[in-house]
Amino acid sequence: MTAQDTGSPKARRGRRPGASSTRQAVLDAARARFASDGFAATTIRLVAADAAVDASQVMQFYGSKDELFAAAMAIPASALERFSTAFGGHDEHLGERVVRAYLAAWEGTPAESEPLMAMLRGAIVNENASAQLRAFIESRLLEGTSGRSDDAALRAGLASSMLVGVVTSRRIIGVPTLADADTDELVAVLAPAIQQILVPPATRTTPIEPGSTP
Amino acid sequence: MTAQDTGSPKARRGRRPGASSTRQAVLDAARARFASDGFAATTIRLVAADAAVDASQVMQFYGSKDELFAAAMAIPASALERFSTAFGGHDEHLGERVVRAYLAAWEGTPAESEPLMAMLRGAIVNENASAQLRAFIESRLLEGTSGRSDDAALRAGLASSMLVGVVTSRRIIGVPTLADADTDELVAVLAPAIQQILVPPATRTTPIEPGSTP
DNA sequence: CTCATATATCAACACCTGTTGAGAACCTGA
DNA sequence: TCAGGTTCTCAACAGGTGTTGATATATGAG
Repeated sequence: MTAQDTGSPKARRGRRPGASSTRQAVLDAARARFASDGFAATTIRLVAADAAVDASQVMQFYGSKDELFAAAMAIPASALERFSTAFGGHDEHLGERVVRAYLAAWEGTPAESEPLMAMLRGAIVNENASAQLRAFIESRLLEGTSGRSDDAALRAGLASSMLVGVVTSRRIIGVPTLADADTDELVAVLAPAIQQILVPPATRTTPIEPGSTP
Repeated sequence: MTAQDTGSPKARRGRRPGASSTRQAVLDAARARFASDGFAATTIRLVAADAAVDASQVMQFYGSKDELFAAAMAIPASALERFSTAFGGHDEHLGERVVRAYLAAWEGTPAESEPLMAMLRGAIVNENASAQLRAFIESRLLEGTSGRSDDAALRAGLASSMLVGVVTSRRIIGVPTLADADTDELVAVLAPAIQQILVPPATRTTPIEPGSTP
């Protein structure tokens, strides 16, 4: 069973009968491979075999491995909505909403989580993925926190990178302690910390309530 | 200037005169390459060229690329001491000490930071590095927190993975907001959050001090 | 001095990679 | 029916990879 084996021992040469759904099949196979094996370990020949197609077909559709990867990393709108709604208000449940949004995005349906997973796994070895993750960490939380204190951007970036770190440890590195915990346990511990980072308790911009510290 | 160029156009064939320091030179070159380029992008031929040595020499010394990588990932005792001392007590500065320990370990002298950097960069693509990072996140903080509440392991793992996430964003992904901030800024924001994760404020085990909150 | 051993280079191996060009089979519209 | 474009397979290329065996030179022990 080598990688080149595309199923039937003698696939006919020309176009297959019926409407073509191969383009989507290739993209699906690529998303799954990139998400689970990373950019470097995913070869065009493997993706082609998964989609039961010749490798040169993948090239004809997507031009190059990088472009295929870019297509596989495209984050669906539904996943982005999760974040937009989570960062709506600045009440005392901001932390919990944000934590739940991150965990849900990486643990939801494959169609949503795989592009994020691919982005995370590819970020270290692929310049494209690195830029995308950079933008994700920088801007995702900022929509909601615009116009607050001057270090709002730093706080948003820190909270985001911390949660990405948690997700990476849990789903990619596979740290047992984190991987075995269920979502509610994680939220219980993480939410207050993230809340404190995003909405720091009374420092100087807001008036200090009397009698807090002697 | 190809990669194979080892400096002199016609290197003599046998052993070089004088005492041999090549073994260490190869290890140093490997550490630097693995730390800056990652496991996959680092080739034995590149390391050999950096050390001005033939590629087969690297194999003769370290057996395989994986074993060379393992040697490059060996974390020096001085770096480990940083963590051991940081997690000493459970006072109200635990968070700050831990945060500073993490940031310092990844920003100190190359001899200390490169193995950690190599571990981080390799963790996604190399099984060996993945296991090492797993162990690092799991056990590093536990030495100090043993015998506390039952979710101490979870809290320690979460704090560790969060800080690894911050370091990754700052030094590997290169998120501008985090990369441009200096250490004290980061500590100011992170320390209270990490403190809260490691030593949760007054739940039930420790008695609440009177008059803290009205 | 002599000889085992560690150090060093060279050439080549078998394999895998992304990518390309040619051509076959099918679909669509005129 | 018959072009024209799309989809699909085959075969091969050029380059890079980790790794190996043969061979040459220096060191160090006896």
